[in-house]
Amino acid sequence: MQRPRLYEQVAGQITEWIASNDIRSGDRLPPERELATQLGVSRATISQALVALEVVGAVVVRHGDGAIVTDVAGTPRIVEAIRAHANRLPEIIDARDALESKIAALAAQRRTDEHLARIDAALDAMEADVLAGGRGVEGDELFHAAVTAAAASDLLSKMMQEISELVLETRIESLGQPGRPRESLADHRRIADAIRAADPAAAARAMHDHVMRVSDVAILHDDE
Amino acid sequence: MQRPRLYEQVAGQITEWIASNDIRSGDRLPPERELATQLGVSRATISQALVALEVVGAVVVRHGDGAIVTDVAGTPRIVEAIRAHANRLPEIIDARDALESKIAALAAQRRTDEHLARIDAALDAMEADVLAGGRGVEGDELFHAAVTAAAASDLLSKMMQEISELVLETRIESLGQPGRPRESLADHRRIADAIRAADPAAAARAMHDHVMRVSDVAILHDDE
DNA sequence: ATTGACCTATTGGCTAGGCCACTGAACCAC
DNA sequence: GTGGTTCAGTGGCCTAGCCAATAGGTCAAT
Repeated sequence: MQRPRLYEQVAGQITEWIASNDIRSGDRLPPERELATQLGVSRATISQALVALEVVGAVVVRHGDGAIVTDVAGTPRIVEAIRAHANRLPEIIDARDALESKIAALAAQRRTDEHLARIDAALDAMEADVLAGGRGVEGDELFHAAVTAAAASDLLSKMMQEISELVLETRIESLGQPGRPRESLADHRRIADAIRAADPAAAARAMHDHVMRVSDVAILHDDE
Repeated sequence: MQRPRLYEQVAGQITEWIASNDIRSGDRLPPERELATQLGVSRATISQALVALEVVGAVVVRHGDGAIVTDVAGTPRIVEAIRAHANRLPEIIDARDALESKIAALAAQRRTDEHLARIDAALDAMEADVLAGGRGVEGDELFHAAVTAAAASDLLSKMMQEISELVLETRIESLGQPGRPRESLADHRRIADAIRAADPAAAARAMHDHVMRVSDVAILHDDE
């Protein structure tokens, strides 16, 4: 039924070429004309493929210079590498603190009414769950996702996504402690208030405190 | 400086057209040939724009039939998404600030004498280069690498490595400004002093100030 | 009247070839 | 050295055209 579009194949071939030739970020792709003859397609098709790769963020094409590789799709390796690490929790906390504090600050500067609504919705869901005796894990995730969206930084968002798996583990552990969900809810309220008040410094501080509180439990749990 | 790519404009115009004409999911766009004459561009460019819109999931193009609109809700964001790469400089700054400020703070807590020696060596190299009229790019890189090492966090270190290529661009641009290398050297001294004094807050602040100073130049350079 | 095969206009897919604009580096004049 | 200038390489975009898939009509067979 659906014939594969040529530019898709070409984009795939270029991606493979990047992977198999150990290309690193910043390296240049061969010229369009060369790619065209080498892959047996027209330059227009190469151009389409590059548009697709550009929209995805894999390359950036510069007039008069060439197509530069930006994203080496090597991101999954990081999570694996950390996973292999035995005492990884402190590192996750550090990274989370670095990213989320900044994200909270940016969110305080850039949040729109829609973002605030989404954040409130997450808080409501969390509160309902906690009052019902739950841990509020889902609301927690929604909240952090909403804040990250409000920060409006693809790069930071991407990095958070990278460590999201690892964070999830600590989140579940932390919220398993008695009394934790209620404290956590209060933390989140403080963060939300600072974001609503458009106070970057307060938002960053509140997020930092929150992450650190999680860290206490995590480290306790790490001793065994 | 950054010329807007034609296909981006076209994609934007098509998106606007979709929004303003109350197009719903499933409706068909005008034929490529018509769009081409109407927007005053070639069919090849229309095709590129459609590829971009297809990649972001706004439309699906069917051979012999036409381009069908799939996503009405997300249309306003599409142009943003496509243009995201154009001005990614601010994003790089944000990410760098988030990571390096934390790294500096951790370095202040964890630095050993060896780390301090390595940091000093980088400063010396930078000073020598700057006094000789150079930009001190190498020393700059060595310094940040040394601080990152002192922070002793594999995860943060790997994340910095991911954006290192992007950071390098801004670094070179920034240090190309007159008077920049000297200011930069002073910045680095302040950071090193805070790390030596084992003062995490001061180190983070100094690093933050430094990154922000770079950002000013970068944004200036981004204007046209 | 319904069905099925077959045209045909319309539309996207892709190519070929060409000119223009931008970049970077080598070169030259000062 | 410093600052223009030139030039080769590269992407941006266009024109023109043919091929391939789809939809919708026509028309014969049932």
